Amino acid sequence: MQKRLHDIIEHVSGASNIGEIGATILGLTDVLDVEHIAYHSVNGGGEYASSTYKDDWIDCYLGNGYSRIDPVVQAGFTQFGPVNWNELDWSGKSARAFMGEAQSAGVGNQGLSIPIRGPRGQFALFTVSQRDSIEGWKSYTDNFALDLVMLAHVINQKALELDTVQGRGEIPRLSPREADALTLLAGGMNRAQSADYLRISEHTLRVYIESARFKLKANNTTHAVARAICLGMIAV
Amino acid sequence: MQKRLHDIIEHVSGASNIGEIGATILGLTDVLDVEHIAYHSVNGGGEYASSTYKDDWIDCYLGNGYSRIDPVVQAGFTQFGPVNWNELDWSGKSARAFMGEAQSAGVGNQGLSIPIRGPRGQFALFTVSQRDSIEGWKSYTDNFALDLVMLAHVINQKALELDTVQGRGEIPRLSPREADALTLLAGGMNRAQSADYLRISEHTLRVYIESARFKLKANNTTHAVARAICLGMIAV
DNA sequence: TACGTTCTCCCCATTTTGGGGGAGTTGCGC
DNA sequence: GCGCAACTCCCCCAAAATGGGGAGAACGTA
Repeated sequence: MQKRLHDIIEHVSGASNIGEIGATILGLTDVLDVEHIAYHSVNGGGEYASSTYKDDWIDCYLGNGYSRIDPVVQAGFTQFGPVNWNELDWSGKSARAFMGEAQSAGVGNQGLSIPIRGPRGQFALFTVSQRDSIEGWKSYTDNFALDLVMLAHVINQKALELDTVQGRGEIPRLSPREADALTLLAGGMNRAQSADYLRISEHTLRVYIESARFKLKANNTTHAVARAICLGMIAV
Repeated sequence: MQKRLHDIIEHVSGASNIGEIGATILGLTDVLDVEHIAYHSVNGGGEYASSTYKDDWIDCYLGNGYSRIDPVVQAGFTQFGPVNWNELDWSGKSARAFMGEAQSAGVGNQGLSIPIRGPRGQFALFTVSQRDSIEGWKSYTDNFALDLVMLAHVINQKALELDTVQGRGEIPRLSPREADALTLLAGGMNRAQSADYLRISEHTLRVYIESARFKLKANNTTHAVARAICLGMIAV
């Protein structure tokens, strides 16, 4: 697989639009020797998905907001490394029902989902799934987990690149003081405490908060802090 | 390098404490054929660093808060892929002064920094640097960028694993309504609007906000929203 | 040097949050 | 069936944040 993986990476890196990437992803089932592949990215309001699942299932999943109960998504959200489906807790009632529906829709019983995070709160899951035994799947994941991680990384890099090139630029830049102010507020201080901490008057602090709010097109402080965090402008 | 890379990955994966990883990282200069290596992770208050730089330089860097003006850090924060130092904008006065100091401290003039993001707002930079010509460095990065990405990924995964095993677990779980409330507030709505949107009374909404605040040990709404975002509990 | 951005200071009326306390229904797991 | 957690509703008042407007000094860049 090493050789073919390299070809795929070359191919993805050379893509010039998001559609090419999608097509490449869908064509990977042969190369990766799995039944299903899915790549799903959430990027501050924007969303992109491409998978070999049936449309029925996708509609059902989105329509019912299944990402809320999908243990795979939950796990991917909170862990760094790949999520092996059979290592998750499927004991909950809703989780079990969800898995049942997924099986009926043709989703494999075994799967590996790789969480990937980008700047500005971007989050993506690259998933391969298949009908397989626990042992068979274990040997597959043991062998290819690292390759899949790399592939997911490359795909996500290209997808982000094309996304930012095409779209919604205008990233505001906060001044140091503005960032300070939002950072302290995000840390739970109120205005008086923050001003005290920065050794400036509370009024001055307000000016920073207001200008930051303006730059971030935020309605209030909470909104500004949320956006600043998502845009990677302040470290909390 | 492929073979050796594999050995390193094995070695890192088998580490049982953070010190072993640090030692492994420092020992990588030979294998990766570079002068300096640094791994620096920020994880919600916690911080871990390990590098081959001189202590003087590290103290100077931290003491002066250089991460604020360091173009490498800035770039790493906002982009997904590796940051090649010589592709950055060094024209600013402070950036130029910073680079001058770094050079004097023995940091290489060429470098590649790989940003990595984990759950709960974790952010790390894995950097290799060296004194080299632009061409020489280009051929190095062209050849090994992907390997370095993978290595950074593996190191970070193990570091996070050991960190979470040893430390500060107790991850609160928000109820769906609590997450809804914080999500809307993070989106810029006030309590009245959010309650309206969720078709519940404003008072009910307050109950959710307060219980979320309690679970998150947050001082106020802004703090709760910031923490929820960093902990990956709400998607903004 | 001139321009722009950043940093710093201040009042007052209005809106939004926070604190405290109480209570009934529903749904899931054991 | 019991218990627990989540969901829903309500009042009053104190504290905090927001909006609107004005202005001078310091810094770095062009």
